[in-house]
Amino acid sequence: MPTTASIIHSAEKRCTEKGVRLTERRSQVLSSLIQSKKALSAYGLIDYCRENLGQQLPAMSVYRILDFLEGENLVHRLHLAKKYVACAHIACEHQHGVPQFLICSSCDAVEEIVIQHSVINSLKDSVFEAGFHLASPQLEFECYCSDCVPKPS
Amino acid sequence: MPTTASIIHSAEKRCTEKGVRLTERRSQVLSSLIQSKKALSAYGLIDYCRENLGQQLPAMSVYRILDFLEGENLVHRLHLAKKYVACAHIACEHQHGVPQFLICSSCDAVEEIVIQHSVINSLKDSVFEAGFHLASPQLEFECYCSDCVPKPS
DNA sequence: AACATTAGTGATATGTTATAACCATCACAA
DNA sequence: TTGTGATGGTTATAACATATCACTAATGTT
Repeated sequence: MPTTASIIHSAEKRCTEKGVRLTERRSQVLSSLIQSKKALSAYGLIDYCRENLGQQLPAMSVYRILDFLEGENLVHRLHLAKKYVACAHIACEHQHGVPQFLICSSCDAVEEIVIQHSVINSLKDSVFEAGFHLASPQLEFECYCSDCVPKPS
Repeated sequence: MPTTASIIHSAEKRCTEKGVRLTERRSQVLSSLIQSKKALSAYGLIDYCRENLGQQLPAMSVYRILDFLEGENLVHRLHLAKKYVACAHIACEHQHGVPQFLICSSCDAVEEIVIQHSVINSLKDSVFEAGFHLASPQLEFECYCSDCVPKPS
């Protein structure tokens, strides 16, 4: 389990190699998302930074920074939950396959799972037959976690 | 291809049988969603009703009515697209299996497809192994439609 | 070093989606 | 007919997100 600092270090390295900058602000935002250990909304992230870094970040900046970090594959944006999570593989050298996200509709818990390639491929085929293409191999599923009882009828 | 009127008639029948009321307002909203022939956001629906029925509906009412219609399975709420579509099977006597929705991230086109049971079941298994349960068998996938070129790198 | 160029950030305003709270009214049953 | 619950109107506000413009910091020339 790498430390936040080491993850940030990896992120910096990756950015430098790509010729983009992981600025102070961006680093703060990414650190916060890593340390929070869970998905945060943009405004939740602002609160987290204020409480833990004493940094009052404008919403605009946070959204811009999240865009940047997402573009660099350092964070994932969960559209369904309207939250953002730090990529779990920043410090890994090798790609670990594409993650899928399970999001509890009740408590917003987020779980990152890997689904068999064959299943994903069948899915892709169905989508392709309809003349569509998956926008991203990163899928999101609305779920209930074990703590939040299955949907009442 | 049934007419809007006949679909509304079916909907009324179904509501009556269940002892709930498809009121004037609810009927207007449902008709609009059927006639628009595509997914609309709540506010888009308000605009549609104003332009086509001369009815200025408060946002609050539309959301309430959409909740009702969704509860009666007369409309589907597309969480990813933040839009609502009329159920394509209101006038059908038999259930046609659970629909999945493909939503173009670029132009918001919505396509309703059926995915093989075996694929869905494999998916469910993966989710179950992670200790989660799919909130709904109705899945939504972010896609690009054939008109909107696949994501530029 | 001086300058231009671009990337990054701040500040302000606004847009979009959704819910809360409260009240008026209508339909229906007792 | 009177009460009760369902329905819908009104207003306010929350939560999430983007547009625009201006200022500043970093970078690369010459």
